Amino acid sequence: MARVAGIKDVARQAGVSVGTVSNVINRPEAVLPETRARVLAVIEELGYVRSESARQLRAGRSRIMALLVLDMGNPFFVDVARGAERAARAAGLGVMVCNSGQSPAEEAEYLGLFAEQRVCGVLVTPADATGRNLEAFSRHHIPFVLVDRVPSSPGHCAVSVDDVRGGSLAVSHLLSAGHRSVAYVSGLGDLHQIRDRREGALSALDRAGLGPEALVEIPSDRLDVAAGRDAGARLLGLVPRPTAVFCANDLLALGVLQSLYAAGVRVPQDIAIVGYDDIEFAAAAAVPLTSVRQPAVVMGRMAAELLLQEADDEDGTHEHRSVVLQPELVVRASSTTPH
Amino acid sequence: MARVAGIKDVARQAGVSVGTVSNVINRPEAVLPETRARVLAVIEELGYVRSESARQLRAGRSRIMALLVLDMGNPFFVDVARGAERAARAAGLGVMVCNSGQSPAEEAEYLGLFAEQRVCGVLVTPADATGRNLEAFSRHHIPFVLVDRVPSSPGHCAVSVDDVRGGSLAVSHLLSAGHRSVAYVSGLGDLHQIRDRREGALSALDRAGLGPEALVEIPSDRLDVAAGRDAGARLLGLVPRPTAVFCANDLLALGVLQSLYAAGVRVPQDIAIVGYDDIEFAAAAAVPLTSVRQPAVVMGRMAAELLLQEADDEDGTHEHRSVVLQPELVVRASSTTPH
DNA sequence: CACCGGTGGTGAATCGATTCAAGCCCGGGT
DNA sequence: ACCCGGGCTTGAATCGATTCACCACCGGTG
Repeated sequence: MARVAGIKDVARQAGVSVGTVSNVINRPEAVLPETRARVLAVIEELGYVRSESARQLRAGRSRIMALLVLDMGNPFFVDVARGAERAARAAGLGVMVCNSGQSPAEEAEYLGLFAEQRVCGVLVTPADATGRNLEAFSRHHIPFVLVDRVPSSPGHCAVSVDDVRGGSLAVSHLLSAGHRSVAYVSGLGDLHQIRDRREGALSALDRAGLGPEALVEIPSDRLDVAAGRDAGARLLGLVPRPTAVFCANDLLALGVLQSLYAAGVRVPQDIAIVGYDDIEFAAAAAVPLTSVRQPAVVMGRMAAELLLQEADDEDGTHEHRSVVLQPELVVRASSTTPH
Repeated sequence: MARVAGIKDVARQAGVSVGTVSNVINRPEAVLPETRARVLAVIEELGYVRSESARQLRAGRSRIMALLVLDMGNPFFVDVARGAERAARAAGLGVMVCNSGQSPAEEAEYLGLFAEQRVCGVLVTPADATGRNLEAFSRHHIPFVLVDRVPSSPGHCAVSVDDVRGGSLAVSHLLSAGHRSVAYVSGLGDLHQIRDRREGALSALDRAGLGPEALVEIPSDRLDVAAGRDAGARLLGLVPRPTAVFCANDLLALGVLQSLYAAGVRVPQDIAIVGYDDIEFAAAAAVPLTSVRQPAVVMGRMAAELLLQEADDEDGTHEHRSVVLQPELVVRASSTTPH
């Protein structure tokens, strides 16, 4: 007994040709109702399921869209994925979600996998600031859209949030509360978002008449809660100690908050904190976290839609677009002096 | 110019047959070094990438493992995914992660997709308590492993955590702190985990000489932070008001905590809270959360390994196994009276 | 009656990689 | 001189669905 029924089995059993079975599935209106009913009955009986690989082979590409993010442990990216998945499924596509873990090597590996899979497109938040991975990937002629990143070259679409403005919003807010020295807890400098947020922070300082030395850098190699705890410990050791911290994302901010809390440092009285992303857990933190909100779901959705447009474009008339969304400051207890 | 180079193009360019090219890729040692070098050079030159769909078609199944969870917004499942992905990639497989959102209909749709994709196996946390979806799925002869669920029928492997014991741990802890009435915030009753945790809670009450009426049910249709906030509001309206809450997961607990906090109810003095899962954010909450820790990463890894064993099993000698892991209570401030 | 258009159905070619029986070449054994 | 075996390569068959040129049939028309 054949392990799994194929289209030929259905055709034989129903007394029609394979072409007709294919038509029943893909263009039902082109088949006489009674023939169609007979074929459908056999399909049901045999439990026939068409093989994606066979149709992919024929079509030349798969009906799967890849999403490569830095870290699914970050709820921000979960929201991006949600938005992308919704848009993709509306178009009948599946989404394959992968983590590069900020490692260019893993990113390269996954891009290779995507090329083998002949995915119909890739949504990617690059881990490799040099752009070499994507440069190499482009020879496969698979469309890709940058997520949360401005395009460095015009060869593709991108959806980003204005990170310079986000950094500026955060630091302006702290300055207007009277702080004159701000720590910046960030990842190592090769991520564009991190650099842009710093640039925004510096420009806010500049507008307030302060020089770059007013921004105290506390770099961290990862962007998660544990790294935030480390950063918090280092912050406590600084002399003089800044009175405010701006964190490159909420996970870091939660970690910093935890270690300050454990050391008996009061937030916001002793040190004010502002995070970035406004993940759901920011509001639920020990001290509700002031944060720069990013429209993550919208970003995922728009990225997927841009990708679909590019992928559907037969006649080469596609014009690459770069969408920039605006962030928004959400003020909570972690940065406002209780009155 | 052909849009993308195939094995035939490589063969022609290198002056060998397609079979040889295939050998260079899959059994390099069976090819003369100089031939191999020549072929590899052409592969590099043309940017050839083998087509996964073609090899899948031949092999009959793909090298992708599916993971279907209730909700990736829950960090618990992110950890499960991490564990599974690590094990899968070690075996050279990709993982496709999907959310059923606790909807049996979406679950069915995804299972259908997996069958079309001929995935090599499925890891699933069922959303459909009736088991009908998986029952229907089993006709495709694709192995699957239940995650976070005990097997109802012996036709498959499973990895679960002892939820009865988890519920018992949580409620015993509350009872030993002097509470005599405990609210149980849970999802609607069709999830097995939810039922088992309740059963454990009831058994703990029973051991303390209390009847089931001491457990006040606050059902909720979803299992996220927002649903927790709703549940918190309902909890506040209860007369008499329980002095302790056990939540079926940490997201609910965080939501409950938020709404109690907003209403000025002190935790743990007025109401004690115990959550479930011990996600990373539990420790970072407004009041650090007591929680029942589940070995999520281990569960994902073991599930993937069981699946690989079953999938690799040619000769039908595979024996289905059901692994049960033990949970652990992590006591924090949300349930301990400050002295 | 010959011709025409339209409808419903056929079956072979095709996609790209794998696999395997068969062939070739060369050195060594008899 | 002949045969054997092993190393290396070939080329055709195969997987399953799609696609398309082609055919059979039927009612209507000139």
